[in-house]
Amino acid sequence: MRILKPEIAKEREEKILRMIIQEYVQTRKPVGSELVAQKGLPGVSSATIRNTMKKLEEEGYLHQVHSSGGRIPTDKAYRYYVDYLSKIQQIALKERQRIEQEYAQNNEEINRVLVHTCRMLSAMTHSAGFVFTSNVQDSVVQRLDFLPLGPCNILAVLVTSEGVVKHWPVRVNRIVIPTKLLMLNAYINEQISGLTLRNAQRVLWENLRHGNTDEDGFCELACKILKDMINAQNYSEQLYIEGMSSLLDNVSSDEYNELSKMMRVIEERDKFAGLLGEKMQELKNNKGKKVSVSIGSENELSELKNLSIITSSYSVGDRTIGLLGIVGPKHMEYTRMMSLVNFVGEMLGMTIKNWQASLEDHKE
Amino acid sequence: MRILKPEIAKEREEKILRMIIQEYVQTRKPVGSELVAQKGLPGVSSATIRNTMKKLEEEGYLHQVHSSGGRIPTDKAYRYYVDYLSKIQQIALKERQRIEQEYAQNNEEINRVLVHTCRMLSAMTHSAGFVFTSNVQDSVVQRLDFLPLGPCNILAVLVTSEGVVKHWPVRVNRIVIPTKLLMLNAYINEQISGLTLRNAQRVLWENLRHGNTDEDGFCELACKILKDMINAQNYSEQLYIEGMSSLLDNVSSDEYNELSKMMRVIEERDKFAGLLGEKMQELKNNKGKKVSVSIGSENELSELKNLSIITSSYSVGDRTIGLLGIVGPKHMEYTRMMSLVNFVGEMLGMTIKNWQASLEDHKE
DNA sequence: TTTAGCAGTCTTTTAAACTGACTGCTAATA
DNA sequence: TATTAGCAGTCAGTTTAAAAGACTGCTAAA
Repeated sequence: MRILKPEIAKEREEKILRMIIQEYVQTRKPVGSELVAQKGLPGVSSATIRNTMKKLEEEGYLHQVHSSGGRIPTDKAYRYYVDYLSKIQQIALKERQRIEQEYAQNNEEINRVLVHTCRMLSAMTHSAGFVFTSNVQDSVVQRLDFLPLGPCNILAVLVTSEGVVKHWPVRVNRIVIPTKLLMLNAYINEQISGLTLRNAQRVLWENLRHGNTDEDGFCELACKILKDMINAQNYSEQLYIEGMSSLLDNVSSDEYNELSKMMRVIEERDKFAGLLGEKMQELKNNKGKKVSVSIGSENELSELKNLSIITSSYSVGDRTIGLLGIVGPKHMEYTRMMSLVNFVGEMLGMTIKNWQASLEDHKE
Repeated sequence: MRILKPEIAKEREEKILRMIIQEYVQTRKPVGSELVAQKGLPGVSSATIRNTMKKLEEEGYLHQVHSSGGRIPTDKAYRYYVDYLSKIQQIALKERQRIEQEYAQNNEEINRVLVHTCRMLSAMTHSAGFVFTSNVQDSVVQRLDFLPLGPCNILAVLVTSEGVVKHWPVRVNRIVIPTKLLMLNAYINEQISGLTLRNAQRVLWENLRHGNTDEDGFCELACKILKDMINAQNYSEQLYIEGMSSLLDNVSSDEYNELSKMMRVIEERDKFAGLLGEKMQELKNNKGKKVSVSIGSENELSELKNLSIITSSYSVGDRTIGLLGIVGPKHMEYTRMMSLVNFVGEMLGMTIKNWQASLEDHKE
């Protein structure tokens, strides 16, 4: 259902635009009128196509690299293609099977599953693959323990209900007595299991303020540590990314200069993870939408203006718990990529759900 | 002290070879006889230099890209340079200060220190920077805890005496009772603290065989988990690497084809980590040596034949606990890089030592 | 041994001519 | 009015030839 359909009205124009994009994605060479006439519209003369192509260029959908060359799609054209011209496509059976197989060895650690997900995404799309997990403060606590490392040192270990394990060393300004720490652990897990980390901190603080007496200063200590943990979090630690070297494949030699910048900004993580953080917020707010596409200059990072990002959220039940996707060349097969990323998202969600179930499970 | 000094005997030949290497490293252009005569040997005519250069080429130290071009050093030349021609160089004061400053914020988590070390190495050398930690089974246990995750699920958390934290989820075929697990933790840490993981497993097994009775099956459980942990370890998890995009800088266009392969093999980790594993063994066996250089085809991975690797071991006391270094273009400033990598290795060792001390520390 | 000098080799640069792939326009056509 | 055929014009890419530039190798003399 096309809600809004700007400017391009006529069917033939759309057909021509679609053809040019598909042809360009395959060949990566500017597309000329003759080719379109032959391959896509046998009854129509190339002159007609030329007229249309000129109009499309004036409207900003096509670009001519030089006056006698064919035309290539602009970012606007890709956007139009993704929004209106691409038919929803079933993921190919072979790919589907490969993905399902990849998730079949079920009893892997979730951290490793995330890395494998990146690798698989990368391998299947010849792009870089990534997974972006929610911020720990929004994660539901599966288990939180404080381990004694030294007289004044504690290691906080958090397992989220999504299976991600995080740890922070904490230095406290009192001497830690191991047996008391054990009691603290018991107390905490009783109090906050099932809450998000943020809420856990709130609950403990409430307890502290007008709750029971805080005999050994347990509650206060726990509060402080939780606060530290929340503050220490930063975006880039939520990001897994693999397969960056794929970006080097299929790159024409004039793009090499840009490439170094692109890879650097992704590798440095901070900016890129920030971008994904915002995207996750968007997808959470817009419940209906799952897959998102950012084409070239639509990306807020100017370094990524020659790349496109395809993202899907993944969830357990109705809780969106992360993002995954690919970063690749603008001239990618958008429809295939979108359905693929979407499917992987579903599989990852299911895998995490299974992991949760296996925790409850009593049998071998 | 030159132990062995093959083939090239005369001083002038060495001087010429050294000049050519240094010049080529700076300009990355083939070096001609005239330039050497002018810059390096004002009293000598270019014809003489030519004769010498021809001889050096016949001996395999120089290579002519084409008959009328200047000459470039071969891998053999770099090797000779590193072994005999490069004077040990003090690291520049500025660089030294920068590195010291980087390690000044002392109370960071070790995992993060390792990542920062990679980044710094990369930034200062325009190469990729890496750290390779010892295998956990050879690491001394600082603390090992089993946390209850579910009826049949345990999370094993290991802190090594080098400050590295590792965790494994373990599924056991019995129902886990949290309070018993606590007792197990206490028992284990009492028994194995200060041992390597491998030895810890052995000790527990000995205890099990002809030691005290194993009332609740604690010891057996612990043994099994330790065994799993040791087996699950693989090389690539010991490797931290950052700054791969630096390899794209300063690369001439004809090298781009190779580049993709190089980056892929490093990114995939397994093979590269294997290489480093062997190198660590070498350095451990050869106590006197700390810094190691592998030039181009000396690397066992054919994909890396256009790169050089500079490695230094780092240690606490007399225990070598890891490797760090850089991967960069063959035409690098070997002497500067070697002293820099060496110094960073020393700083990292000190930092870990300080961390250990801070654990013992009672004061704020 | 060393050197000056020159011939020879091969890349790089420059320029000109040519080719091929398109487009834009115009005038005719349906 | 929409379409078309046909042709002139544009410009990147390729080819070719010529010239310049950067070295080397060799030889004969110092």
